Amino acid sequence: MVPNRIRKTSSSTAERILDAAEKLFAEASYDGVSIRQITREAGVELALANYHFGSKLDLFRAVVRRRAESLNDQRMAALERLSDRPSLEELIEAFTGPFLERSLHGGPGWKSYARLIAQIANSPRWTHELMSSEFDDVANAFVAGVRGIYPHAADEDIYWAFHFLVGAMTITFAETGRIDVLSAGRCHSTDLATIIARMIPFLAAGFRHLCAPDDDA
Amino acid sequence: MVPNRIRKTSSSTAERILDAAEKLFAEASYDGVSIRQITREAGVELALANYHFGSKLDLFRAVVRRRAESLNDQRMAALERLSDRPSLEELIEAFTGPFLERSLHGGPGWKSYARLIAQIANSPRWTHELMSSEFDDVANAFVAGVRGIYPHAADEDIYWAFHFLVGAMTITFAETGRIDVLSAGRCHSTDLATIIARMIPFLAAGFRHLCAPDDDA
DNA sequence: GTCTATAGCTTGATAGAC
DNA sequence: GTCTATCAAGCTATAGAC
Repeated sequence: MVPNRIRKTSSSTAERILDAAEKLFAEASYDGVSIRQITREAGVELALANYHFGSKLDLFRAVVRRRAESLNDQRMAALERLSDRPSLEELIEAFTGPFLERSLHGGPGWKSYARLIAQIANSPRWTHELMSSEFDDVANAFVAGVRGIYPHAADEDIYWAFHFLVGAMTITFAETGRIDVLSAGRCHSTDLATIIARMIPFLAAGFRHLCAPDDDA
Repeated sequence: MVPNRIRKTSSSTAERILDAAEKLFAEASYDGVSIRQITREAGVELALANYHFGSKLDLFRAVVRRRAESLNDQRMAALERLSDRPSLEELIEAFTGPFLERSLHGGPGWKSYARLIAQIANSPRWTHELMSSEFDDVANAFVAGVRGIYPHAADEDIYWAFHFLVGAMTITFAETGRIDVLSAGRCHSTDLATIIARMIPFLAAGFRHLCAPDDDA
């Protein structure tokens, strides 16, 4: 006889709502999706969204927060696992790799999540409420890592280099397909693995040029 | 006696609607703004939005297209004005400078426009319809310039480097204020001039590392 | 925890007078 | 070109039966 908590064959109602909300919010952002669409996509009744999550805004917050903790735990662990004197490439890899890994192999939920984060990272409306509150701890750990490599770099140079990294990373996770069109099909937005293989050296070179007084290190 | 066309003291109704729509769309994106909010902000009657621009979607397209032509004309001219053998820095400056210049000194309309472009560039929903159709010509001219500097670089390397550039540029124009918080007030998202002074060398170093087989050029 | 029913409001769009 | 008035549809949120 199976125990109680795995008697259900599919996921719980709350998880079904989160999954549907995540998918639809990633496609059309907060105001482009109604609770009706979400519950229809989830196959549950309209009232259940409010019962489980309260207001629409609270549901949106819940979607963002659901995956943030486990993702950031892994990123923090990767940053802490680095050697005393890591290379810039290792540092950037630790910061961006776990996100990539999940977008690539974590299933459609993680892919939607990455797209959603890409949009809120470029929207003043959500940056303070959701980006900063959920992702600034890892960001500070990364900045501290850069500081460890370049003890004499100016604060501003490190922060702005980090800002460019976030821009390159988020537009990559957005998978807009623009480069596919621009390159006449030679590049593919969904081919994250080969993109990151170029992104890390590209960004490392930028950090080096901005944060290292000479071109050593 | 003044001629007819400058008899009006303020801008036309259509322009007032475009200005209001641009400002509000930049703050809350397409679905976060109603036609009622736009016409209220513009100080005109609700029905006039539909009279002048048709559907809400057509108004949104009109907002994006209004400034695209003059902006891209200037960017194309800057790219064509370059010498036979421009540096990467000159090339990136020609591509990004006119946008920066208008966001900095073109008035609040251009600032809103830059924020709006930043959001649609990271949204799969609008990329094909609005980004590609309006901005791919300049993008192709820039890519051709990089090709001129690195004749033997792989297509993919150039396109992905360009993709990272667009990500860094758009998140900069978004002015989300995240780095302000992260740096505890040492950096300011609105200080575009000093950001670009760092962005161009940062990106040039990335292009060099990715597109130049050795580290010369 | 789930369902039905509905209140109360806002939305995009238009018809018709001026 | 502008204004008033309005329609049909969709929206969030909740109350109350089961």
